[in-house]
Amino acid sequence: MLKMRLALRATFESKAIMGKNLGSPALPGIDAIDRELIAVLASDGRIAVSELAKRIGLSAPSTAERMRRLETQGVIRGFTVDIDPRALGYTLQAIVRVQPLPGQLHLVEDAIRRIPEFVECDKVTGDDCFVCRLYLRSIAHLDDILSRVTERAATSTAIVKTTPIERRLPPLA
Amino acid sequence: MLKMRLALRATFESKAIMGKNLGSPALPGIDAIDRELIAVLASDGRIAVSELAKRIGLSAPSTAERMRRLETQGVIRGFTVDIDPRALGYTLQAIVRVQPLPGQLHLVEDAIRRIPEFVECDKVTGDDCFVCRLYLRSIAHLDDILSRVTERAATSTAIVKTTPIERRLPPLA
DNA sequence: CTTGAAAGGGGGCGCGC
DNA sequence: GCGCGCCCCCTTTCAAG
Repeated sequence: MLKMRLALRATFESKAIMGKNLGSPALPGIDAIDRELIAVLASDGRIAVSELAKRIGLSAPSTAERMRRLETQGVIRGFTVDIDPRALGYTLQAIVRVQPLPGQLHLVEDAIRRIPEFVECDKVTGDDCFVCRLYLRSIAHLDDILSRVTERAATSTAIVKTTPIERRLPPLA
Repeated sequence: MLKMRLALRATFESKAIMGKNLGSPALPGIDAIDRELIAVLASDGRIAVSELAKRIGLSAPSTAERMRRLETQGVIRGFTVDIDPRALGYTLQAIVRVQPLPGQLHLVEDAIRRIPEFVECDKVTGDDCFVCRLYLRSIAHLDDILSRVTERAATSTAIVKTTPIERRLPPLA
């Protein structure tokens, strides 16, 4: 078993050497076992440590210590539940790009933060200063929420029809 | 304790009646206690059932049964871990809007699904058919990934500078 | 990193209320 | 919906290799 682990680790590291160099492969201190651990936790965040240990081929104490280390390092920021927004009455999702009017940037950002229907917001380069995701109950609800920012910003709204990719982990290699 | 619960529930329900009617408030079968339970699990997805029970003022068996019911109903879709992408070497995030060329829509969607750096993707109304989030190691990496879709689609890219709102729950009321 | 043992706590189940 | 008792498993900590 020990041999298998070492072989697997070697495989992972050698992959990082292959291909184009497109930037730092991963933070030092995150090894192949850590990445396996993260992948398992991503698919089942409530898995028991003992079960997790079996999946990644380690003992339970070592697994628990790795989890603690990843949490204190800030690699693991927390654990959460994935909720279907429709179950909460949010039958509509919109992606809204927000361009604050001159001098209104900070006020717009504060307003967005305070409106809980904005469930995601990134400040980006380019003309569209903010790109946001909204959870909404209806078109009327969308109109109501947007009216709170249109005094200070131009918005352009796209209604979500389907979601081909739900938030997922990037490659861990 | 029972009285307190009932009072709290009354508070929640009355809130739903106030204000404009902007659509269905929530799926039937999701009550105020369920919403509290969801809020706690959202902030700590690995909390012990016994501890969760204390927080929402129920007994452990009742709490466990609610969790099971919410999972089988599909309200709770799963549990996961929140990982800092920088810890995995992804020091760059981009929001990319993708407009497939005529006749290329399905091929573009398939291509996006297969590229794991696309960690989020929504198909939306309007000219920008897809709005996607990418995790990247460098600008060179961004260029490399985008070159895989630019044969079949026009793209417009915005680099994420900051994230004012990390994915959060909408109002549960 | 491993195994093994011991102590404490939590989870699941079934009961009666 | 609650509380109780039961049993098992899990977690944690320690030792020693």
